Amino acid sequence: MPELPEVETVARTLAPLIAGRSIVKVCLLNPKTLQGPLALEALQGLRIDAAQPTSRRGKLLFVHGSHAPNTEGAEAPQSAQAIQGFAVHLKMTGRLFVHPAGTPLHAHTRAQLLLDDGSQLFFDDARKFGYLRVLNPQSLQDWAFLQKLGPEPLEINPHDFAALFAGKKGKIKALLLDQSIIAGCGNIYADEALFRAGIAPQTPAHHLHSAQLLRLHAVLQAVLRESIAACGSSIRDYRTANGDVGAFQNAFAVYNRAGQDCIQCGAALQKIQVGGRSTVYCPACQPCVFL
DNA sequence: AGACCCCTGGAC
DNA sequence: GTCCAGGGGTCT
Repeated sequence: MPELPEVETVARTLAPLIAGRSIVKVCLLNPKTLQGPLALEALQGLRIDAAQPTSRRGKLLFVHGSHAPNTEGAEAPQSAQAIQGFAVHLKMTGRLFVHPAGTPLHAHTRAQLLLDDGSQLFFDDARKFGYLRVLNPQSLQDWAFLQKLGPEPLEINPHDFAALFAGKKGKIKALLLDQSIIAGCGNIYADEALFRAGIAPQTPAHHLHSAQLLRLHAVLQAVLRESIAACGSSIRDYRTANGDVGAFQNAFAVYNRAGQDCIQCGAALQKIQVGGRSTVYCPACQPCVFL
């Protein structure tokens, strides 16, 4: 599901539901849903930040919190004080919901966090690809995926964005999906941005002119912003933390539209494989000028 | 760069 | 049945 706009939407919709709450109890229903060196139980007693409960980095969602400092006579373990919260990767089918007390587990609930107002944070994930990771300074430092993440596409300037791809031989679509080059772009928004930029997805990056890369920067930012404004794209599984669907799937120009007419020129949209991923583009509007 | 792998469910 | 899916890791 979730690419940058969807994760951003979940972070935003989740924040008011958990701000200032304490985690009373945790329940891990699928052991593989927890990644990293720290036990989920380390979150018990954690107070989620009131001011900034959630944030996003690439496709990762962060929930920030801290344990109350040790007072004289209190016996919170020293290690607990270093816990900073947890991260969630939703992968393809992950969902985060907050339900009232007593709500039974769903068929695909993989982890459950009980909060001090009786509400429960559910992590549901049909395919079990997603994960939670409890964070402290060590856990953050040892997290290769996080440490290797490239810059945020909505924060990088056009010049630096172009420099990420200049001289690279890989296909531009595959590079856009590489989280170590640019963080947060997935299959939907790579295809949509390349269509808007008029660039064939299989073009080797070093064949792109500077003007094309600057154009790609502008349209990628535009499509991400438009999707965030629409609360993301719900193809199958994605929901906001409130259980709502997004609306940006109604604005797709190419994704999920193979064989249909190009909205710009009317030609039939074509489906190919690029970097092992299904890719839809318009052969007329996105010509392979390098061939 | 490409081929699998991790899983489950829905479409055909 | 077979193929497909918003992701990412690990092999050759």
